Amino acid sequence: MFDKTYDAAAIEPRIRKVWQDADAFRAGAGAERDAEAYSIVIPPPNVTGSLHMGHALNNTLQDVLIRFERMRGKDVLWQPGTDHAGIATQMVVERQLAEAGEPSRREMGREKFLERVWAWKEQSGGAIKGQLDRLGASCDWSRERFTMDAGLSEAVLSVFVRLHKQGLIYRDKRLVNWDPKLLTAISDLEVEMKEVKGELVHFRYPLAGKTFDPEDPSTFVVVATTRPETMLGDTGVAVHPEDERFADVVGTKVVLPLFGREIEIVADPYSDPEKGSGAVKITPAHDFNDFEVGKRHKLEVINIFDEQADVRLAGNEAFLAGIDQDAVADLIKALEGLDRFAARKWVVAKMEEGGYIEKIEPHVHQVPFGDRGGVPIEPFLTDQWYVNAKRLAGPAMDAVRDGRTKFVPENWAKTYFDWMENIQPWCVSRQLWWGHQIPAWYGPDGKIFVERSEADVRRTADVHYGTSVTFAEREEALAAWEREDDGSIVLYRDEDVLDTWFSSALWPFSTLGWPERTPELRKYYPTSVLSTGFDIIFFWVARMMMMGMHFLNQEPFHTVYIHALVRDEKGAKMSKSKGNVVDPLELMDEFGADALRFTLAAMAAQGRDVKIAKARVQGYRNFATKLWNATRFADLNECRIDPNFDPSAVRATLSRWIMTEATRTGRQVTDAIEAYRFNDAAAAIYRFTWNTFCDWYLELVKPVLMGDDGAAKAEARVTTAFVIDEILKLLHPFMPFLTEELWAGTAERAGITRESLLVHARWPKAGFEDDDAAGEINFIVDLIASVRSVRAESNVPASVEAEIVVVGASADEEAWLVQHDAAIRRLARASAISVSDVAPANAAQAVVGNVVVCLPLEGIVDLAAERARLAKEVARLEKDIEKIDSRLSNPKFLEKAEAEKVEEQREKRAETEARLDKLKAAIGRLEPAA
RNA sequence: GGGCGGUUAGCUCAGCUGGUUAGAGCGACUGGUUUACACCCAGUAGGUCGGGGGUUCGAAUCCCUCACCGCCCA
Repeated sequence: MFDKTYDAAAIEPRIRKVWQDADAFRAGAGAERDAEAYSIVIPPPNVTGSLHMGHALNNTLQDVLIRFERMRGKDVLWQPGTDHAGIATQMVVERQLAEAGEPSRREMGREKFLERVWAWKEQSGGAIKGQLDRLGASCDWSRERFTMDAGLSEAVLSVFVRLHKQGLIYRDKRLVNWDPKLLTAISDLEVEMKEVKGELVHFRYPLAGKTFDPEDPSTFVVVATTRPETMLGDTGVAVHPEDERFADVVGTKVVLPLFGREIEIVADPYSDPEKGSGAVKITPAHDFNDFEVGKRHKLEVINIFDEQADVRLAGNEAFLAGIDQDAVADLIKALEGLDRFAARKWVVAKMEEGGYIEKIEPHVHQVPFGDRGGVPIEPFLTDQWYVNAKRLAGPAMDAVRDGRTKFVPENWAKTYFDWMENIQPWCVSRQLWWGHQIPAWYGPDGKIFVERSEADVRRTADVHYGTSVTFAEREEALAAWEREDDGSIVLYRDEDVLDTWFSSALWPFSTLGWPERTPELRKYYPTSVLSTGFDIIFFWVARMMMMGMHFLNQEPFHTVYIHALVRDEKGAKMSKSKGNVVDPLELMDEFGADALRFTLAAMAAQGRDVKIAKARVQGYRNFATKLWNATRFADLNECRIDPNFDPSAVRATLSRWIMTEATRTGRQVTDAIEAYRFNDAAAAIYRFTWNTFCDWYLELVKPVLMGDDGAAKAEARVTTAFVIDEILKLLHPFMPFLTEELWAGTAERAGITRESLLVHARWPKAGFEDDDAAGEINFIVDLIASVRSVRAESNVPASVEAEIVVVGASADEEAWLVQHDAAIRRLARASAISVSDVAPANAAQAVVGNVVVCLPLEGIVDLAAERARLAKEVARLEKDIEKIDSRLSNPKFLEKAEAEKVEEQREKRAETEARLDKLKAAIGRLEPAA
């Protein structure tokens, strides 16, 4: 027996266990023999992360695809796993250490610290898996991977070494985006530009050889800056080559106030004559643009900061060169160790004192922030490892250009190309400990060995040095080099790790066992679809494309489905700081996983953001209950599945109609999922289940089920059970728990054993269809709907059972009325239904197709309301006819429109006119208004 | 500054390649306890499809333009 309501909280865990015990999600489970492969790799969530709405959406859609294809008999793999999220995870553990008052990362050392991170990973790493499980994600958990697994780490080593040998990975000294809080380089993509209210400070730089006079502009050049403190590292002033105002001074020098360095005025097009004074200070060590200008003019590079972006001038050779050291002793004393912002204040104050500031304007500008550390990044000159992304991008772009990989929606391809065409070298080294340590070893002569292991390094290094090398930690090795111990050569390994996205880029093949040639790799690569958010196209999709093309010479997926961004009810991006985060776990608690999934799928229209509203989730929870109750009702009426049911043998029109509708719905759902139109698929199954099956079919079939025609009853029962089965299948990808439960429940009640769980049941194939059945049922449905509407609008009390007189019925229609007499009486609240040639007087009337339905309720029906209602419809129809006539009387329309469109209009006019005539006659039959 | 997207019922959204009476859910209003379901049933109201211009026999749909909103990139 079915309980009175569907209890998601109780049933979901049970179903989850059923799937688990059946090993239902294992790669290839439930597939047909020699089935085509269908695979998706999950976008790996952070190992210590927890499920947010974006995950919920993305994984619901993937699960819909996966369950759909699995039911279609394909050999399906949904490959799950997590990534190690280098910076984020390391930060979490460091914060924990700080909060617990334990030794810091550096105090405890690399090995100890990594033990702690692994411990944290073990402890919290399962959370997201459990949450995906909760959502019903049918991943093959037996194949779960982690980016720092042995196998995947092997892939990383292999890729790094091979790219290095191919010259596509190299070490370079360039300005990088440096995070002074996390003390690591980050890639361009990890930098977030934020609008900041700051100041534009206009400095006066005195011209060399002139006596500075704040009142005399000919004695100085004005430069504007948002970063006054960097003047300590200025090595030039740039003006535009065609800017005549500065033609005289190009090639001469200015003297930096406060410490007296002389720097040259150079002509460079970087300087924008429209902006500020037209002259711009150049600090090559602390600005990307300035660095380029400096290179062009061979300007010095003076770094004034340490890695924490605190001022370091004492002992700073580059800074001290060329200036009077005694004169700056006080300056150094005052500034040494100040952070960027304190130094800025100090410099501005001192410059002000000397009259070197022309003005200070409030200024809103874009400042680069590290997306993890949350502090402004500092361009910093360091040695880092780079991937030559430009070379790898070529084949990756070709794959999309040639259509071997398609973006859905396709306009995202443009975003992909825009970025790929302007791609910059990818900085892959990170000054972190948590991640894949870079397989590079340094020797005392500056030689760098890039190999997969110490053993491999030893082989080449021994030859290189002509002696047997040893390995040590960096400090030790450096000390050994210092000592210049004779004969023994000590190497140390690069301490840095790789960007997490480096390992993620290998995900579509590293998870399948690459670099081994595994059967899984052969079968499931290239994967079918990659589903992700647009914000990750650069970070991940593009890089997977590059690596996949380079190492397997085959694009990693045929389709990239870009889903929408999930926003809150008001359309704001969810963020913890705004406090508008909607927690999918809470929604699942309240409404069930199925309801959440259905909501997300129903709202996932392409090219739009998803705004999640609780009322929607609640509505779809109600939908789940609706189906539950419909099934329960069928059960109460002994509708039992018959495994030998033959749809083509069904005789009753009602049965033929509902099965036709089921077939059509199946086709709609199938087409929609194939086209990634999840909202359309969800809407189709929703509409069929609720509006067609529950509201009409079940109501119409009730008299049959409760009647005493045994044969008809038997057929209605088995048909009803069959259609419910079809609904369960079509709905399963969206609401897997509820449907699996009902699949089992209905089988049990029928005393049959299912061939398989629903998760492995075969997707409905195009089946029974009968166009003629629709005509009959639609007539009955229209008739009932009209009677209901007339009754309500004419203020017929609900308790009154009205007689129905149908005027102008054809022989067929008359037969239909008899056939469905019980249903009509029930649903239209009629006492009797008769057919007549003459309409009764003063009846409420409605036009249904070719017939007029009359409710002779003299004394009960409100004639005035009745007249008004009919008049309103007359007016509407007259307007329609007017519109059609204006088309049909337009010679251009007749001439240019397709013949069938014209014919369509003619038919419509005839229909409308016939209806109008009947309505007018109906009004005529009412007593004239008093 | 460059690019992308949005603006349709009170709210949240559909409406694909131009011809529909412009739809759904929620909300509102009216009525309902008829033997699955009040997480329900029946019915009703509510839209100059952001403004303007154009293409077309015909535009919510295609083009231009303006306004506002959002995102990405400089």
